Amino acid sequence: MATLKDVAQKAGVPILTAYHALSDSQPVDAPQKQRVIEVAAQLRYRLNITLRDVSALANVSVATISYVLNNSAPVSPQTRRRVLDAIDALGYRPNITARNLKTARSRMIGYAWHNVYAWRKVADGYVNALLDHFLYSVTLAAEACGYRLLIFVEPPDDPVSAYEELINTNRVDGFIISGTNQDDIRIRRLLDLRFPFSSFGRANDSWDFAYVDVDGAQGIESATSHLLAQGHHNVAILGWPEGSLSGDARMRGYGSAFAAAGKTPNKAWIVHTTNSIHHAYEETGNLLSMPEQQRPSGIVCFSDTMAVGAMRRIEDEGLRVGVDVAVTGFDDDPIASILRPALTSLQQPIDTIAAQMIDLLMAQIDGQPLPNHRIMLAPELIVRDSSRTPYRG
Amino acid sequence: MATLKDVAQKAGVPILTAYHALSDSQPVDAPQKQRVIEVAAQLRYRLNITLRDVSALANVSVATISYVLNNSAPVSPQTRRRVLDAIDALGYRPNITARNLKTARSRMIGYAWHNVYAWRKVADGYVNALLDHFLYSVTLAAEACGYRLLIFVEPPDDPVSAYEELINTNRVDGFIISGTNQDDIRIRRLLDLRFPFSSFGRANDSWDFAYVDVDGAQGIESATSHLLAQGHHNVAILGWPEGSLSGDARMRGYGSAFAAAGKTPNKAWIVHTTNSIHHAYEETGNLLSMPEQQRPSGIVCFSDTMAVGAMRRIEDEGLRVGVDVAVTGFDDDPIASILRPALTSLQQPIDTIAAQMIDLLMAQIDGQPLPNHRIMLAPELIVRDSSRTPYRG
DNA sequence: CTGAAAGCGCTAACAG
DNA sequence: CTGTTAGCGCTTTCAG
Repeated sequence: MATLKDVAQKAGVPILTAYHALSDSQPVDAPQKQRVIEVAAQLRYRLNITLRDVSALANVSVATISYVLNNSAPVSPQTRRRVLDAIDALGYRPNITARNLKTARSRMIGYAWHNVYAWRKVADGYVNALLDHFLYSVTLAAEACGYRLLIFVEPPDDPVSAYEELINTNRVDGFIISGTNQDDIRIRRLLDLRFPFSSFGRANDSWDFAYVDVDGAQGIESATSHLLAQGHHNVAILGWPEGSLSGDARMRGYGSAFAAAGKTPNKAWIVHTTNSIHHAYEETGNLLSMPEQQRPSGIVCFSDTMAVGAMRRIEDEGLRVGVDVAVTGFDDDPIASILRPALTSLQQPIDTIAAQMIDLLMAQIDGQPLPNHRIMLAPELIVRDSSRTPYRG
Repeated sequence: MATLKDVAQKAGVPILTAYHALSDSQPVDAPQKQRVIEVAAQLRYRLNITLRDVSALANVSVATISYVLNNSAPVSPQTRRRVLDAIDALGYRPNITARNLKTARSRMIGYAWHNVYAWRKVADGYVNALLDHFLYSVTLAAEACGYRLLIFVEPPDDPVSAYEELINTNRVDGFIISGTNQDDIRIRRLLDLRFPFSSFGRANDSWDFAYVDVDGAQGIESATSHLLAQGHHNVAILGWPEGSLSGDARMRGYGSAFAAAGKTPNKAWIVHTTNSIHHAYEETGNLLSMPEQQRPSGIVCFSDTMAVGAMRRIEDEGLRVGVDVAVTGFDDDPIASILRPALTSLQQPIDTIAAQMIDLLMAQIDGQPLPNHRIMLAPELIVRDSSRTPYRG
């Protein structure tokens, strides 16, 4: 394949002129332009600026250009200037694919986008704009490090295969994982393969890997304490089935809030159910049908989804949310501020989570040691009308 | 760099044995394994199966392997079998980066993820899980064609630069665009560069490019007709500011529904405002304060977001949504079915949209002609409680 | 039908 | 400090 220099020489014009003629980026004397275009056609040359063209124009070797570009070797100021000018004049952009092949890096981070159908079906009205925001923050944090995100779908029956495929074909340098569970097979596999990743959420505590998580215990404790401080004596909790890491931690937060207030919760106030509007609705019905002395006037929920179900049931029972029964959620989904009354919720610091996860991932990709790779962040309680009014029962 | 074959020869074992010893994929006689590992260390060999290893094991040239992999040349059944077996035995996966460099393709599609902060601020309570679902569907459709999605962020001040960067560095073969506007500068630029893309939504009608759009006129017409058929005489519409392509089309649908019913709408029922809960709330207040003869008993909205504002105002005025005043939305956001009463809305066929967009994009990338590249799809009216009851005013 | 060989555009020893 | 050069792993003519 001919180079830009070949074309320029054969047409008897400077390299830059040939470039302008071919790229239309600057006006060129008509007959010259004509000649350049003819020569290019003859040599079957298609304009495509590479290192070699820059090196020809700047009269330095390709290595020097690479050094300037990557700061990988000292270059004299004059040479650097000349290189930079040539790059600018030709509008050169390095071919990432070639660089990746050489460096055996892809500068890509894999992230599995959730299956919309799956959660629509499983959770009948599951609400979660969190991942939406999370994706944005992770993308931004990754771009700041020169990485981009590759989105893929995890086949529900075999989530690991997609990860292996991406690794084996050198598509990505690392993964961001979310929606973890106790014995997460994705984490298990990546750990076995010693492939870089960081996760939003913990898993099996005996595994040693990089994660960022939100302190659910602390969050639920603050929500529970908030309701107790508002004068509610009977505060119930709508949680997930026992046995999940995050669920059990959150449930402990409920206990500590009571302990701190010198109280003990009624066993019947502690509900374990599925994370769905429907189940929360049903369980709230049970709570509200308790004898008056024991009936909860406050309900702490593990998610905004559940809080929606609780609120709806409270209203259907002819009670007023925020007046007769206070409710708090978790996640601070945009829906929380849209609901009427607006829902008190625990806001997750998504931007910080994303930034920290990328930090942890970059360190692994660059082979640096990971001192603190188990990061816990505190959620912030955003108080709204669903729990703002002090209770006088 | 030494190859697997070199290691095997020097250790005096078959290639496959060397592979098993190094990969731990199958048990190997201990002393042999030891020897292989030593030789590998000595030659500084790190296990990394390439075409050459497969060719060595199958006793064919690397070209032949490439032929069977890509079906790019006829290969005898026996040879193919041998190649396939070798690939299987060594767990070979082609290095995509090398392939991309050679073929000057990246097998990546760029898609800009929306700026969460932007819409949070601009639209005070903008609701949109549509893009969430859209991303999933596009990812799936792309994967079916062997492509993956690269997500990036558009800098609000200079959205085009990110596109150019991705093109110039050969990161992507095409783009998927959403959230278009009339004279969309992204489309303008991609058109100038003759770079493959397809868009969800139209732009300047004088531009010739591939898009898939939902027929807003037809959608609004069906919603309006639905309310008229339910017995509502006074049906208002909450739309966007005039001058937008999709907005004006939708407004025409409102007119045609009235025309079809042999009626004429009151000018005061036609509202142009910003797509936000807040503004919809305000404007609904104005509508409801009209003299009784003219007061609307039905409100068609351009979005679910606006419908939320309208519903809230109706309730705040002491009226019942779905009984005193019917409301319809657009998009069928998950929130539509969560609201009480549930919101009648126009569902966009996201999966079909995504699949068609990928089809259009693939044709461009493969240089095929694009016969029908202006695709309009009809939204489906999902009737719920916000408009189900016939009106008897 | 199969193989040898020439690169794709870049990086990084190594030599000057 | 700068240049020469050997590949990264793959595809694809072009011969045989």
